[in-house]
Amino acid sequence: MPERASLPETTDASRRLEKTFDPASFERRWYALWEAEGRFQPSGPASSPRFVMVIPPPNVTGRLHIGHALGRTLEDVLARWKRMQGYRVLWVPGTDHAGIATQMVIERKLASEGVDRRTLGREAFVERVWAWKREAKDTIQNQMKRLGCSLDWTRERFTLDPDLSRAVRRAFVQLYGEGLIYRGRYVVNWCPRCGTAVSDLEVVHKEVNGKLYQIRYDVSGLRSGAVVATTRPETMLGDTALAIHPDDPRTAKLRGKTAILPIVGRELPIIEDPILVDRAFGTGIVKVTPAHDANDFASGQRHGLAAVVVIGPDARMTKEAGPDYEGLDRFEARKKVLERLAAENRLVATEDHRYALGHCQRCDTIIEPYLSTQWFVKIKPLAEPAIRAVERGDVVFVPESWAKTYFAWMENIHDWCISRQLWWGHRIPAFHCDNGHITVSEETPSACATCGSGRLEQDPDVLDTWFSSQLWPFSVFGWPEETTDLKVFYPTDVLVTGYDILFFWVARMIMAGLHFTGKAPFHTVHLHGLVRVGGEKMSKTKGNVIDPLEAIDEFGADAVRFALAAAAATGPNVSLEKQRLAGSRAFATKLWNASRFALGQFEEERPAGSPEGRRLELPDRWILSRLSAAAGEVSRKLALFRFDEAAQAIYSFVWHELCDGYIEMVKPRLSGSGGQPASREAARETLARCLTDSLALLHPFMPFVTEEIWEKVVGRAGTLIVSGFPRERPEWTDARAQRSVEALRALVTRVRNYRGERSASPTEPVDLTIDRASSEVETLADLTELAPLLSHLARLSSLSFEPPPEGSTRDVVAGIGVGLSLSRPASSADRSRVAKTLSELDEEIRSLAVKLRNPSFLDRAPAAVVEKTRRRLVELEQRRAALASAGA
RNA sequence: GGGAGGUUAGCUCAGCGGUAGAGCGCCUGUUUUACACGCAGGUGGUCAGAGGUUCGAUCCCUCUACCUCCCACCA
Repeated sequence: MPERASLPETTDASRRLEKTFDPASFERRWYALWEAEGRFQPSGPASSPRFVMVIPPPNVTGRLHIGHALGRTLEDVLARWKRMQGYRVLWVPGTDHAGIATQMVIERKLASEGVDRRTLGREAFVERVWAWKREAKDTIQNQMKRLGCSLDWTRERFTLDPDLSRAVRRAFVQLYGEGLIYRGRYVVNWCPRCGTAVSDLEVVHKEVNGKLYQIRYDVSGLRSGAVVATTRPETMLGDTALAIHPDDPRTAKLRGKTAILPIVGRELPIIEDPILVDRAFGTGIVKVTPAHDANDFASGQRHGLAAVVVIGPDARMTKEAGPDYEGLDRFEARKKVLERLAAENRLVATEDHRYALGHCQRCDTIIEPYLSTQWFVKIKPLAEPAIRAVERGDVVFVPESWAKTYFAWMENIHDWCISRQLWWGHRIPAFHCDNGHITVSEETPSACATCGSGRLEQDPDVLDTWFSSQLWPFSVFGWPEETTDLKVFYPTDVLVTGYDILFFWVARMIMAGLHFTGKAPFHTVHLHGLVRVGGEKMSKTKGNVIDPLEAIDEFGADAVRFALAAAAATGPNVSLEKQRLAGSRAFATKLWNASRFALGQFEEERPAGSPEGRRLELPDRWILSRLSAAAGEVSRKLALFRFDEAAQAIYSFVWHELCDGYIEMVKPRLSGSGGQPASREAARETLARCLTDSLALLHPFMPFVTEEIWEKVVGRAGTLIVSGFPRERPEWTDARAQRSVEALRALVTRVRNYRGERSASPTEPVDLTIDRASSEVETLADLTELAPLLSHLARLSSLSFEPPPEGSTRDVVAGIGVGLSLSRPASSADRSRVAKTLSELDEEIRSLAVKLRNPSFLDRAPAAVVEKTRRRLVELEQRRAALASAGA
């Protein structure tokens, strides 16, 4: 820790703080200063440990929401905490091009201008997106700056930057060469509105109320025909078989026969497929539509069935569906097919059926299983090492329970469809020649690698956004080049993100990191919850959206950060309400006012904040002991990612111990009237130390206000960010001072609530006696020393150390027998309050006595517990006796 | 259909084998010269229900009820 006393003053700032706390008046100034002085860049000797994080790059779709603010706050708390501890901290900023999401935003914008992207053309459209991106990036950057994020802006990256695009091509080419990327015709998830394939993860399953239709197909030589069940009758136009289970006696008579597809008239073989057919479901007969159902497609492959595409990429029926249906929307076609079936008396039954239907994550359109040629990543070989890395503990999840979710997904992972029929994104580095060959290459080839043809066209598709995101922890450092940054800063340390992108991003980064660099991209993943307001998801329709910038304007960035950190418990929800923000602002105000008070004491001469070597009094020793404990607590909790508990620890130290306790105790000493100059100096030094250490402990959470106050207290502008982080100090730990001062505080509280019990005003004189015989020698000695302070805080009219006089209210407080009295007799109301306390005591005494009479308890409970129970019983009995003697 | 998590003070949430906690709210008092975004005191909980393990359970186990979320190709 730097020696504050020896620091030269670099500014001539006034030592006063404005009377009103106005965060807006200094926040931007401090950010600009930190940035100008390069505080966000890694610095310090190369030998110091480093701490590296990459930001989860926000989408350039618009602006950040409060959930981003949560994640970035937690990261910044870590970054600032580590930086103050002397780490070389690097936190890399950047944004994600977010292919499908951003393209949608621009399409919507164009639509509002009455323009379709197709009329604009690919090149012009992409240019429009770039223009949007530049604006969105600035907005996002500003938001993070307002929040105070100590990101190294000199290293800002974007997933479509040339070097990151290069990394994408390298990754693709390498995987292709390894046989881990393949191209093929399969049934994929297709969004008819977006006009692209999407991955399994981008399909959101929702329960819908639908119908299950039973349709009778004619079967040659079988009068009864075959009844099949389907939720999607329109797809029957593309049926190319019926399937039965080989072991199902109900359908055995269909074996080897041929069915006739209603409406169309096509002959359908009846196949036996134990994988496709579940004997327990429906009629045991399944219509097989290889072009419009992934399972049917697989079955079709097994049995060599044709795939007839009857629904096109726009979700309208194709020519194959027949002239009656061609051009109809899939749902209109369904209606029409049902009418026709009903007319032909083939619709055997229609029943309500609830089932899960896939919807597009982006636009909520019902996803269509669609047969098309796409690119895929063969994922199992990548998943296996990633599973092992977590099993081995090379990557740790916090909270650890997420590992289970991770394993469950990874162990059942399916190949990843990575091609998207979009315009915004990384073009797939595959080139088709006019002979139908494919050349995969990082650079645009001049000739086909197979036939040498010079007529090549690049594949029109782009890659799934997450294909580039998965490379982020190393592509930002220049991979595949072996850059210095890559060597120095990779692998990173901690990744902080919401659990909602565990599969989309975190799992894929682990896979990619291991595969391409041989190292896990980080050793710890902290998954935080999602922000809820009043237990509800934020949504514009509910009107409970908290916009981070608005919140910062209203409460100050520090309050927003503190509230977020304090709310970040371990659960899946982070509950945030306006009142919490207000509470955090109140805390910042409290700190501000306490600092104003302290600075008022420092006017003539700035204390060095070095209480060491002074003759410290009990309250000084108490608060330093508490300060040390708080410092230890904050670091311990941060190390566990318990931001809420760390925030709580510093909050309660500053507010309830430093402000409510210590400052009130030392006011008389500081005012000059109440003490010797040496005593005053001890108090000033202690107060200065508590204040500066509190500022430092709080800085990761509230960087702006702490820096603002620090400048006034310490006299150096903008240096708190790089000052030391307070440590636990065993030499300050003082159990005796803690015991004695806490006894003092308990006595003060007892006197105050005695006034309440007796309906006395806060100024009504109270006499307090402390029974010498009741107390430990040490505490008694300390209380004797603290007597003037006790009288002052409790506003006693007299304090004496003797047995309580007749007629006083007796009690035992912190093990000390006391007598309390007012100059007037107790009323009956007063007495009934005592009676209530007595009956509560009796209750507890009885239960403890029962416990202590139980031989099993005495036998089996640990001796310490038994002893503790005994002591507790004695205490209660003393207290009861004391109260009863007065109540009588 | 699998899996995970939850049910603790009026609200939002911590705690998790040995006397129930915080913030906010509420009540009472209070312009004590840092702060009314304050100070002081107080009210408020059969820790979802039922069993079990234990000397002892809010905390561990089982079941039940209700709620959340994730995963899933049952036509």
